[in-house]
Amino acid sequence: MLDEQIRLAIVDDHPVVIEGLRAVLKDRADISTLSFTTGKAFIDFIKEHTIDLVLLDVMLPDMSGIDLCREIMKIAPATIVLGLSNQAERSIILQMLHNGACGYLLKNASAGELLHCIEEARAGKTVFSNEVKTIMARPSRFDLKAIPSVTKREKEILRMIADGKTSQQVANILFLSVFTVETHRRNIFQKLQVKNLAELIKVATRSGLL
Amino acid sequence: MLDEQIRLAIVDDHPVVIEGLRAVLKDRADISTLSFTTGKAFIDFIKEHTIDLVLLDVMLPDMSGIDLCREIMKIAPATIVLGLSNQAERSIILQMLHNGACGYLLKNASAGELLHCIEEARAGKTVFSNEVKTIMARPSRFDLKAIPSVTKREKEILRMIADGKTSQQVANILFLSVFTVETHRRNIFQKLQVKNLAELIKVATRSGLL
DNA sequence: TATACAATACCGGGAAACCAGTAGTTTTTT
DNA sequence: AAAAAACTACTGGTTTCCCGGTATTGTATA
Repeated sequence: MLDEQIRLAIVDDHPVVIEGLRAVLKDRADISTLSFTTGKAFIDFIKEHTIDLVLLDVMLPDMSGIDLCREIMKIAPATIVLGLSNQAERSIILQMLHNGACGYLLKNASAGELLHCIEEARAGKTVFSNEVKTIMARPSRFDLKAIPSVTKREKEILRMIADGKTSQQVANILFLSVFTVETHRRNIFQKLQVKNLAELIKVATRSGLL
Repeated sequence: MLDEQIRLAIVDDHPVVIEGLRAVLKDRADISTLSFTTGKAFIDFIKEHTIDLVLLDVMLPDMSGIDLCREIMKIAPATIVLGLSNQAERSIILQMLHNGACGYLLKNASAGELLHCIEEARAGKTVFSNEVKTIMARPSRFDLKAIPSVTKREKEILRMIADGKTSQQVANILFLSVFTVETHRRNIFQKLQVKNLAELIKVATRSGLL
């Protein structure tokens, strides 16, 4: 049942990674590969075409892999998304999974691992490269947290807050009313379920929002 | 000139490390080795005796290697201190150096490296084990910061502040007046030269105070 | 086009933070 | 025993945070 052509996409802004992955996959006649260097480009593409499986870098130039993952699930929920990254940050991996990813691979995974994971993911399983498995094996206190879906503007303001700027200062910088900034601020606090700045910074830091 | 006996001390709470270092040094008739598992024990010792060179773990059970280093320099400024650690955190290395250390070694350094570093340090040089050198080679923005010499009580309160506790809450926990806590708070802010919580948390984090 | 969400803006009020001092007590060091 | 440093406590005042609402406008998407 899995013997048909697999349309695979790589979304990564590092040419080296793209070339490396293509090299690993080049002998597989049953896999056709496309690559994209920005999230935007990929989103535009999947609005018109179908992709079966995508290897998604978590750090793209224009958006986070987590946001992109959520976008992909909106547009094409059948797409199998595998996160791809250099470092295995537990909270990031979980966020990817919570946002629809079916697995997570480290870029240093071997060719064998990679191909194996693609097969398994195609078969509907959740897959991890070996190193990731060990990290996922030992759970930590900080997890299972809800998806903090903050908007673009909120993120912008969040960063300034984390920088120690007051609402007044943020308002001046962004040419907004203090009221507006404080409204955003309140929404951010609510979304991240924190009660003060200290918590905010810690949560935002480990959520990769900063 | 360097042919006299070297009185070397190891301060580390891991027996394995102590034994390993002793094994490396055992063939050197010109080096006599003592070991200590707590900062306190070592401080008490150097008040009465002379040590030429000390290999100092940065994580001791009773105090940080950085604080200990500063103590040593107060009591016996001629002592050559080499930091010893598993991980090479740039900010930590710099703090050790700013507090009087003459070098920094990773615990996975080879026997040859270790001996070489001891020789060089004896000769008045600043030494690093190979891995550390590469880390020090690429400077980062966040450095050269003054020594944040916060007291024990301040650290305790700092941690609670960073935990998001209000002055009132801290006061209740420590059975202090709110005024006292706020005084400490102000002193901490002044010492670390920060103007708000956000900065405080960032500075404290990268200074290893949290 | 209807509905949803984002972004904007406003009000009032209480709690907490932040600033600039002063000063007594205890502990540590010299 | 004296000096220094750390810890403690208070006064009084300004600013910012944080909470609870409400409401208009724009924009995307179903």
